[in-house]
Amino acid sequence: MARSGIPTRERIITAANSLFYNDGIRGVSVDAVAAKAGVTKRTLYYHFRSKDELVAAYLAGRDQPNLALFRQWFSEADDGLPAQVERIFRNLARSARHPKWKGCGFLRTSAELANLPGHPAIKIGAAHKKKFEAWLRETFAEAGIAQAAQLARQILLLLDGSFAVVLLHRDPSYMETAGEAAHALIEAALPVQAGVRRKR
Amino acid sequence: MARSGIPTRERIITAANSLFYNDGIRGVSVDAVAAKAGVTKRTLYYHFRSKDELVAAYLAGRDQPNLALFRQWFSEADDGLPAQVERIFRNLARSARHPKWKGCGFLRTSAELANLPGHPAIKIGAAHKKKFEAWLRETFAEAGIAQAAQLARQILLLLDGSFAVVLLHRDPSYMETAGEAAHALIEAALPVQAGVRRKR
DNA sequence: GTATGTATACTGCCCAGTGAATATACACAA
DNA sequence: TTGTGTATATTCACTGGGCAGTATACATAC
Repeated sequence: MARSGIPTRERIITAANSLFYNDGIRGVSVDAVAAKAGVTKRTLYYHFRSKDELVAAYLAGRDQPNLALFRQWFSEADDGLPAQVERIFRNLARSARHPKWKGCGFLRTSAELANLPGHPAIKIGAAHKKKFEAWLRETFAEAGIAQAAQLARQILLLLDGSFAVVLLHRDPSYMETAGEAAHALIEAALPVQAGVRRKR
Repeated sequence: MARSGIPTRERIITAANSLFYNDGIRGVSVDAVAAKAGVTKRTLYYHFRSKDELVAAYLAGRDQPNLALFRQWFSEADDGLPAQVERIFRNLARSARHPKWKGCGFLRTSAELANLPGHPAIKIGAAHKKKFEAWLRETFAEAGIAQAAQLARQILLLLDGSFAVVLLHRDPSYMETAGEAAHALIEAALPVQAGVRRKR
C-alpha cells in the first residue's frame, strides 16, 4: 500500500505527467520518475510493465481532464457558436502565457515518437484528438450546420496548428489569431436565422 | 579532404538529416550519424563542436530547400491566390503519403526540445517559419488584401496544424481539408475585382 | 613544417530492465 | 485467538549496454 493516502500507482502517474510533459519522453529516465514519485524503480516496474506502458498511462491520464476543460470553456456563456469556440482559443492563449506551458502533450509525444507509429501512447493521443473532433462535429451538427464534419476538422487544424506555432515562437497571440479564423469559418458556415444577423 | 568527391562536412549533414528526421534528435546518437556518414566520431567532432551544433546544422540545411519547394508549387500555375495556396497543401498531402514522411522536421524538433527554449535548432526553426509567414504576407499584400498579416498567420496555422494532425492520425486527407479552409479564408479576404466573381 | 583532417582508443556517466529477498494484509483453519 | 498460507507491494543491488565528448597520435597538402 501507499505511504500516504494516495495509491502508489497514482503517485507514479502524477510524477510521470509532470516530468514527461516538461522534458519529453526520451528526456526523462524511469529512475527520475521513480525518484519524483518517492518510490524505487523496482516498484515502478511492479505497476508498469515498461517505460512505454508508463508513457501511455501518462497520456491516458490527460485525456478526460483536457476534454472537460474545453467543454467548460465552451459552456461558460451561451453567446453563440463562433464566440463559444473562440473562447476555447482565448483560454488556451492565457494558459500558454504560463512559463511552464509547453504545448500539447499528445502532439509533442506523437512528434517525438514519430518513428514508432504503433506505439500505445500515439494511439491514445490519436483517440483523444478524435474525441475532440467528434464533439465539435456533433455540436456543429446540432446547430444545423450542413458541413459539420468538415468544419470540425478545420477547427481542429487551427487548434493543433496554434499549439505547434505557439510552442515554436513562444508567442501566444497566434492562438488568438487562430480563434479569429475559427470564428470566421464557423460564422460563414452557420445557417441564416431570423433575428440573427450574419456579418457581411 | 573527403574520401569521395563530396566534402566530409556535407556528408555528415546528409547523414544527420536522414537520421534525425526519421528517428528524432534524442533517438539518434552521434555515433550513429558518424557511422552513416562513413566517418569516425572524432572526425565529426572536428567539424561540429557538439551534438547541439550538429542538430542546428541539420535544420539549417532544410531551410532554403523547403521554402523553394513551397514557392515552386505556388508558382506552377497562375490560377489565383486561393488555388495557388491550396496547391501547396495538396502537394504536401501527396508527400505525406510516402511511408517515410514524418511531418515537419522543424516542428518535431521544437516539440522534442521544448524544454530547451534557447536551443540553436529551435531558433533556426522559428526563423524558417517566420520566413514562410513573411512570404505569404507579402504575397497577400501585393494582391491588395488589407489584412495580409492576419491572413498569413491563419494560413500558417492551418499548415502547421495539418503537419501535426496528419502525423498523429497518419491521414493525409486532413491536409486537403486545411487547403480548403485556406482557400475559403483567402477568397473571403480578397478584394472584389471586375471580372472576378466571389463565391456566394 | 604548419594547417587541416582523420583515426584509435578511452573516460565517466546514464539508462532500461531484472534477480532475489522482504514486508504487509488478509482469509481461513485449528 | 492464534497460526499459516497466499497475493500484493516494496526494497536493494545489479547487469549489460549505450551515450556525449576527449586525449593522443598519425596523415596529408601546400
